[in-house]
Amino acid sequence: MPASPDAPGSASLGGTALGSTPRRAPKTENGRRRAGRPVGGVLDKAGITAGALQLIEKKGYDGLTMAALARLLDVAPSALYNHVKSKRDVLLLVEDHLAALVDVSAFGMEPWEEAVRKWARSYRDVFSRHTPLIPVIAVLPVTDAPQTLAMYEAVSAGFRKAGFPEERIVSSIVALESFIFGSAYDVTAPPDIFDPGSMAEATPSFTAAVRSLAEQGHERPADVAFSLGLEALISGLGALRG
Amino acid sequence: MPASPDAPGSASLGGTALGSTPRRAPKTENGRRRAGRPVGGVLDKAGITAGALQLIEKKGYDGLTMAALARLLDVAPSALYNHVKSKRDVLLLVEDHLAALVDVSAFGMEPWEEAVRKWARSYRDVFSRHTPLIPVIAVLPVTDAPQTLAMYEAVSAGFRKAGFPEERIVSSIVALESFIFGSAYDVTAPPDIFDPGSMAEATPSFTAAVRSLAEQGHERPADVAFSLGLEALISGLGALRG
DNA sequence: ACCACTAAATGAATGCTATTCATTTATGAG
DNA sequence: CTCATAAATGAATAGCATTCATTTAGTGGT
Repeated sequence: MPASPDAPGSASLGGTALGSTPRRAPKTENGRRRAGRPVGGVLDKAGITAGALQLIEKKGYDGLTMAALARLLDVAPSALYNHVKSKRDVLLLVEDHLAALVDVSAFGMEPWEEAVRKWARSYRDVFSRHTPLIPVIAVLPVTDAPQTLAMYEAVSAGFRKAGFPEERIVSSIVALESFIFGSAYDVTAPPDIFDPGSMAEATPSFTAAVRSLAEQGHERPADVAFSLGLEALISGLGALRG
Repeated sequence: MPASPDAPGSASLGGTALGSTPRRAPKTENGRRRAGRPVGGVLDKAGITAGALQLIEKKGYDGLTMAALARLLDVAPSALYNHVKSKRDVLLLVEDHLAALVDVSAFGMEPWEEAVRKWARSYRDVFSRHTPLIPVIAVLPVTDAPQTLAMYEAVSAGFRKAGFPEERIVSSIVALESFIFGSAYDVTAPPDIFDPGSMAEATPSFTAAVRSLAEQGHERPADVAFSLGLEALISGLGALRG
């Protein structure tokens, strides 16, 4: 049994179970909660996850503190540590919840190219609103994240069915994932990120290139780069199929 | 003149000028330093950058605190704020220093494909040892980072010379960069990151794919994915050239 | 029906963190 | 000679994750 946030078979994060509202704390007659609580307390992992997500939506990742989370759940901060080992565990719970939102349904229904397109876009869109999780995912053993593992299973099955040689499946997925994570950051970048400012004369080639892209007047420049890279990866990796 | 860490033409981070050791604080007769100091004090941006890098090497990014940095530089923590607006500024100085270490020399000397290969590898290698900077770079306006801007200039000049249409240069670079940043994280991941653990039976396809890759016995699996993705991007993006 | 056990809560305390501010002082400019 | 200022100090602040001794309320066993 893994030490970390979730026992493998547990239903703590069942599918898209965000809908399960966190159980509210039963109050005593005077309205104040009493210390000491029996088996089956107010908190559980699903409630903590839902609370964290709610906090992130309203206040962003800066607003996600153990104290704020405890207050939202109407509980003392220390109570959280009966259910998670650390704040990192909370982030892990959130990450695994989000993984279930990534759309892998096209694998098996549509041609490989189109399935990858839909999966990659969905993956990027979900995590572009949660970039602070990316450093966490990157070194997260999948054992601790059942929904994430489920996503990998669906994707790798799609790759196999498309004719990828067994030993290249994981590497191909990792390559795509790396591109997706990097691209998720781009979405959050300020629009003028490439403005050379006062160094424009010193960097004529780059300045011209930036200007030329700007003149195209794309709504979201990050989307252009994403499409470009994604199509390149799809056709390049697709060539590996037997 | 930009408000942020570096005036454009300043020599505070001249090229690979890490070698310039931070000036030590002159001590008074009794060995204690006195409060109050005139124009041209102990600290400057180059010294802060060098100190931060030294700290990162020895203690990692967790060890990089304003207090530790001040102690290393033999100065009170508050003194740093005369030269830097925030800790983020320190990270920015470090980032820009590292950008100068990325090898762009192949652009103009070698064919485009090979130049991109060398640049991308170098870029990934440098930042795989500094992944905590990646979230910083991602939203960093280049105006504040002259060395980073210099790198972009060299790369975009290489792309133009290779025949890329003006308006696709930036997007192509961004796509490659996204992949590079994501891949930098992979390098730091634990070797058993994809071990499905107790969920192995539930994820047969992924488990088989992971096992098959493991049997190949590659030293660093992250390198395989990086090469795969990089070659795909090079051939895919290369097709854009006119 | 009792009793012991234990999961799950409390709240106070700890040690870090970045950052701010009033104060001091050495220096170079006029 | 004076004086404005850059650049230092150190004390104070607010917020952070985390730990710990303590309390309590149910549950299973006898």
